Amino acid sequence: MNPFIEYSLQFGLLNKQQIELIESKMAELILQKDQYFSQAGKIPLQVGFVVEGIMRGCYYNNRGEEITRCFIPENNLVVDYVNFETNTASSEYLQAETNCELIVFLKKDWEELSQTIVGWDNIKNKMVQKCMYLKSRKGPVISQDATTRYLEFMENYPTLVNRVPLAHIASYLGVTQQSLSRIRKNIR
Amino acid sequence: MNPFIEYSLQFGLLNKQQIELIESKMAELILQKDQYFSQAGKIPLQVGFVVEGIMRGCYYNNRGEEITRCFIPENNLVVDYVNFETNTASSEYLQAETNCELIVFLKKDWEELSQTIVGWDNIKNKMVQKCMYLKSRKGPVISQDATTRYLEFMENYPTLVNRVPLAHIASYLGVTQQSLSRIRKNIR
DNA sequence: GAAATGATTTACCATTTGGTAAAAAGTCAA
DNA sequence: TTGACTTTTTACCAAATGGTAAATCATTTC
Repeated sequence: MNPFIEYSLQFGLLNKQQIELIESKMAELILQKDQYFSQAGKIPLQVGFVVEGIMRGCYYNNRGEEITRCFIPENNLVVDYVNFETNTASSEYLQAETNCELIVFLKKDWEELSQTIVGWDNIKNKMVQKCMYLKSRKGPVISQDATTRYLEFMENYPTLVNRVPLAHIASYLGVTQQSLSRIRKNIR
Repeated sequence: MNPFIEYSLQFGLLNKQQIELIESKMAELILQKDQYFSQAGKIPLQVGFVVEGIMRGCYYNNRGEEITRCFIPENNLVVDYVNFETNTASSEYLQAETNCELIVFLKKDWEELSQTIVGWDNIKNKMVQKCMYLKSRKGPVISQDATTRYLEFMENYPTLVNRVPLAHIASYLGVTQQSLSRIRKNIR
């Protein structure tokens, strides 16, 4: 079964006809490593779903340093949803951390589905809420030291450690990459 | 006009009859300082809206320290929404930081409104999304030093600084209260 | 394989923050 | 006002982290 449909069914029921309608609106998008899905300063036009690969949200702070705000692994929505919905410019980049395969919906189609499929609005909102919830809860906890944050990162995202560069994990955890390297050494 | 209705109208239109229906379901809840609105380990049964006062979300980490995760000032929803919706136990406490006046809805009424008012579901979801969005974006940024985090806290919540205890701000910012006291001194 | 490039580790020292303890300031009730 | 209590500030030293620089390791390209 289509991985996005499978994901949707966690949040509510869909019959065969509805599934076919959803499938008719989706498109596949292949992103090479480092390509952007959406960019800071631009209005996001699509909702994405990660089928394969890792996406990353990042921005530049006022010192020009690139900060990773989140990692988005397989089977998750990837979109700046509030900006998508309100037609406002994003404040961050969504970038392919590895080569990625996405399923995408254009804004028009995404909204049309709510009108044509009874109950889709409900499923859709639960998906979006789950996506936001994970972001606010699974992020690094500021009140812990860097070693603890790194250990928790590895617990939460065990499959990521070897697939993303140290510097990205470091900025995500709020330490320099030198410090993170030292922390790794101490753990071994 | 009722402050919750006023807030709702930011997200969509409601006619007089619909407003009266919503108003008929709401109740006022007065919380004294330090009283809980919902507790870790318990299933949240109500959605709240802060009319007056400051609410606070907090939890206890594995060393038994109380950590403030967010402050919720006036004109905001206060609820562990995902747990509320999925009937699961919260992982944190929602507590009155000052004496508070809330408007609350029981779960049954909150859900019933979606069925009786066309478009309420849409307004409701936008409110919840905004609430989650603020939480994930207005929190302290881990990749900045404690002084910067404190300065940004004061920018984001200028009205809070003198209304909440230092220790709560400190745990929110991820520093000890001694460090925060030192930071305050250096800023003056 | 060699060179070039990028990523990670190490080293050094300065700075920030934590932990413990105590002093000072503020709050409240009798 | 006093005394009990809580909150905030200060001090001291230890530990963690940052900044700069260089060395090592890994990957790509020719």
